Amino acid sequence: MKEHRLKQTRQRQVLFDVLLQAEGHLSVEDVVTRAQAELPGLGHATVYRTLKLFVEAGVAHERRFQDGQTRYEPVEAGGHHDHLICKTCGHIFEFEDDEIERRQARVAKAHGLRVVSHRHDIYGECVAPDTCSWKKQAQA
Amino acid sequence: MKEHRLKQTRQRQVLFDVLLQAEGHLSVEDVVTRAQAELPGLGHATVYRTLKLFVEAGVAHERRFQDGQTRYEPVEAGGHHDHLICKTCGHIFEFEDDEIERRQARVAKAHGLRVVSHRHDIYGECVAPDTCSWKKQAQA
DNA sequence: CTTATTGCAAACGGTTTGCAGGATA
DNA sequence: TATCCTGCAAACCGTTTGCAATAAG
Repeated sequence: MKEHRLKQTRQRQVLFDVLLQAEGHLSVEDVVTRAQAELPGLGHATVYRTLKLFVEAGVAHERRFQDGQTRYEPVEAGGHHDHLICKTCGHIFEFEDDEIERRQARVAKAHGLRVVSHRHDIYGECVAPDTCSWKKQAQA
Repeated sequence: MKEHRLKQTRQRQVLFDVLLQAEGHLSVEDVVTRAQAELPGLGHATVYRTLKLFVEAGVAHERRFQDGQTRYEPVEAGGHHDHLICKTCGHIFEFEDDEIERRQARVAKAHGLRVVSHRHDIYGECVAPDTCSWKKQAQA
């Protein structure tokens, strides 16, 4: 995993564990908080630097939703997916739709481009308020 | 147009004109620069505040792509569209695809949500470098 | 021992806010 | 005149960077 010429350090181990154990979509502050529980004194700079390393190394993805914070999630199995964010409770669902992917490629082609990446976030509201107990669950 | 209890001022007129005259997708700095050509001394704060007012008033949309800058575009006719950004030259195309819209609604429904809004940005590269003279044109 | 990594604090860039002066209705 | 708006500068917030101390190989 660290054939990328990186030294193995305690902070990197902890940060990697935090990233994997969470269900993904952690903000940097989330990561700092959780990692400091295990390793007090860990600095923000280290977290920012390490998270970027993880992205370069291909083990994490960087996501930016509408709240001005950068979030990270482990790459893991399952591969690509997009996001469906509930504005009522804040829960983030993941989805995948091959037809949408295909149509994206078509749109790009029509403009003389080849798709490099994309971001597709759907924002919604819970139809039934009961369905929306995610927030509490997510925190727990 | 200003039945929103707003006073009509020179700076607001200028800012509105700048927004309309451009092909959209202007960063705040773009707006400041263009507006100051017409009204030197215009402050950044005013631009930020006014642009937000425009959004509230429903005459402008706020867009955030991957470069950490907020961009604005006039609402105008034509309605909703998504974006296709060329990483080679920076040009921003607009597109619309009903099938994609339909599928989004379906995805949301499957999770018990109703779509409120969405963001769909495709990033691509020019297939033919020649096609990619947009940058120069856009600046001119 | 050499090189990479860490933590701190200062720097940063975009955006927001407090406030006194100025323009609008 | 009463109120809203503006410009300035300082505050903010998330993120980045310089640097000396520290740990990994």
